Amino acid sequence: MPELPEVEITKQGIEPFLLGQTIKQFTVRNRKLRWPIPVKLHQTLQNLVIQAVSRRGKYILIDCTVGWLIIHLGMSGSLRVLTSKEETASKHEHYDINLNNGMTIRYRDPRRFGALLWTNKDPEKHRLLTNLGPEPLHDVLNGRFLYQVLRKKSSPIKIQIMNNHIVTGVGNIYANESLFHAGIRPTRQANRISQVRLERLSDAIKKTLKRAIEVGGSSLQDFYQTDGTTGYFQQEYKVYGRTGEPCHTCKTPIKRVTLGQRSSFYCIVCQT
DNA sequence: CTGTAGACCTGGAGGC
DNA sequence: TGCCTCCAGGTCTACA
Repeated sequence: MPELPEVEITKQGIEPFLLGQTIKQFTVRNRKLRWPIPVKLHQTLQNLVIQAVSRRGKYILIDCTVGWLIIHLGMSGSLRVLTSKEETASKHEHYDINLNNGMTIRYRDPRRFGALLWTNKDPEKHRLLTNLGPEPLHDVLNGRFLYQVLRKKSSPIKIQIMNNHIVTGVGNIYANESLFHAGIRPTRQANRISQVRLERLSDAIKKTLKRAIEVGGSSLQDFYQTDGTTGYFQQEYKVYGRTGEPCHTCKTPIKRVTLGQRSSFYCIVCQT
């Protein structure tokens, strides 16, 4: 589920319910996520006031005054808002954060690749966040930046833009879609692409991510008491998952290849 | 440093 | 129905 737009929409969806609230209770039903949820976290969080909610890459950061919760949704995680904690948790709903406004933030994650961590220090300094590349929606990501950072990278461009240390938050769907919009083959060696084309790529990344956030954001009113899935899924992809189907531009069947153990899709005519 | 494969998990889809 | 294989929106870690 979560690529950057989904994470941003989740962040926006939970933020208004969290700001200024005190954590009344934290309940764990299964602490075995990617890393175990700290055993004493329920004690740590007791009575803490939430000051801010932010996002860095695909991490959601919750400022709890004396420290931060770091949330990652992994492959299948989602957060939703309940009006009370009375609703029975299902098999894959692993933790609840109960607030003094009566609301509960509940985490669901069937595959348990997600994470919930606690840090006392600046979360940007946390080992998982400190080496992240720039935010894709910031001006730092542009053709010049990509050209510089990819100079010595001979592996495929798609692998590079999915590398969080190069640029953070570009997942498999948006890597494929952005490369289509930029007319670049996912297999092309990263250091063999001109700065002009990399400029097109950075523009395409920003455009596709922004569009997805807009589409998802338009159904934000449904976030409350839903599972957080939004209109973003319904958008039509140009190449992702369209193996053998005609390219929307030239009708050539979309090709599928595997790069870095991930499915990659492109048009052999429109992308060079 | 660079690049690649494996690891962590569950569930859905499709073939036989 | 049941069993098997493959696939899935992520990314850290180990190793060549």
